[in-house]
Amino acid sequence: KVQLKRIENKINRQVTFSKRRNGLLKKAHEISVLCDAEVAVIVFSPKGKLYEYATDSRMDKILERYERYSYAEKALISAESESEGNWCHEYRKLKAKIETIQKCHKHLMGEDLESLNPKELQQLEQQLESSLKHIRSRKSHLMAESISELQKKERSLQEENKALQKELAERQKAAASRQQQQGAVGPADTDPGPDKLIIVLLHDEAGSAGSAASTKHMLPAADNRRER
Amino acid sequence: KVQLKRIENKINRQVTFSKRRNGLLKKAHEISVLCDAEVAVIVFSPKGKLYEYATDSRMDKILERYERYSYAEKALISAESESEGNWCHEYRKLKAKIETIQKCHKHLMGEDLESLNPKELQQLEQQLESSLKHIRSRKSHLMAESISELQKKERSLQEENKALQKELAERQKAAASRQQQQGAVGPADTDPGPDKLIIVLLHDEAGSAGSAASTKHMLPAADNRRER
DNA sequence: AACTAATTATAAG
DNA sequence: TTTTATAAATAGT
Repeated sequence: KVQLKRIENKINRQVTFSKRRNGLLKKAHEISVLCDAEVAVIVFSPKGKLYEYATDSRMDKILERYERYSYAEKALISAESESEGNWCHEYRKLKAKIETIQKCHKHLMGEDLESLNPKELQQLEQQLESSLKHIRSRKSHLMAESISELQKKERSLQEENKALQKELAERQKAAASRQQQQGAVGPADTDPGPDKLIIVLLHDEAGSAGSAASTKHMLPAADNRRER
Repeated sequence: KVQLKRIENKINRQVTFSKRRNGLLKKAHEISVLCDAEVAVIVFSPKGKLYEYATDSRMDKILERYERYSYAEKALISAESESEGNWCHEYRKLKAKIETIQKCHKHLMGEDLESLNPKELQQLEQQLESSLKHIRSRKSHLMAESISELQKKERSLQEENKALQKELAERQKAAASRQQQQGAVGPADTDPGPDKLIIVLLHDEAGSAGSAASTKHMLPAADNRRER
């Protein structure tokens, strides 16, 4: 008789597997037909190859039935579908919420007003007036901020201008007196003044351009201070 | 030898099922041990009872391996998880949408204005002004409607009043002349006039009360015409 | 893959 | 359920 233990000889094992596998599948088929039973047999060879038998070749059906039957699996499946149900429920709730908000949104946009009764219209009007008040207050605040900033800038630029004019005047005076003393040579290469003057003037130009623009259109200028 | 067809005799079938079932499970176990194979056998008796064998009693493991192996099942599973992913994705999208709308909603309510730049504030203000225009137009329309309806009612009531006053005057005249002719008896029980008059006056009272109220507070009166 | 002997499964009682 | 005669499966060749 056969010992119920792994056949060590590879070849034997392979041959025996082949023979017994056929036997097993055949017997599965026989009991299925003879006794009107649903049978599924799954065999993985040591090398990982799959052999299978299923009554009516409907493995999926039998496995489904098995999983329905199996207790643990059943619980798992029900838990799964339950959480799915919850999820679905959450989804519906979200959709409902969106619809509510969107309707309200429309009203705030002055649309779909036919669905409101006079009292609601009145409340809506008051709400919008209050909103406008807040918005205008915020706008004023931003504009005031913007204006005071620009004024500050203007002042600093004016001071810078004065200083520059003063320095310019001094240099012109100095140059004039030097010209009188030494004739028309020299001052151009040794004097670093003009270089510095040019740089500062470029600064100034950029600054006053911004200022001019914002004086005309207050909001776009302030807008520049934010990204997006 | 056995005929490969359903055993008609119930008892025989049941017995054969029992024997062959044991044989099948035993052989499944044998090939599993001898040949180092993974084997799963699932048998449903004609009565629906489950019998099973699985190498190492790890049916779940083998079925999982089977489903990984099986092409159709694999495709099905991937499709399933894909649709689940889509669902999850849809859910996220909805949530994002809600947040966007809620933010917008806040702005329309005059809240959370710090997050807006001046240009956006300006647009919001214009939007709200436009909304207010629509709302006031709608309100005017409702009020005008309400007024004209009330005026109609007023006219009809005035006409009714006139008619009643006229009738009253006639009856008083008739009563007076009868009193002169017949003395102070009779007219009280035979004349149905006073009853009818009282009923009509009750009607009139209710109508004029509503009219007076709506002249002072237009909206609540109009509101009465809607439910909710 | 085919055969045979030995083993095992099982139908029938 | 157990027995047994027979059929079937299978290990060894």
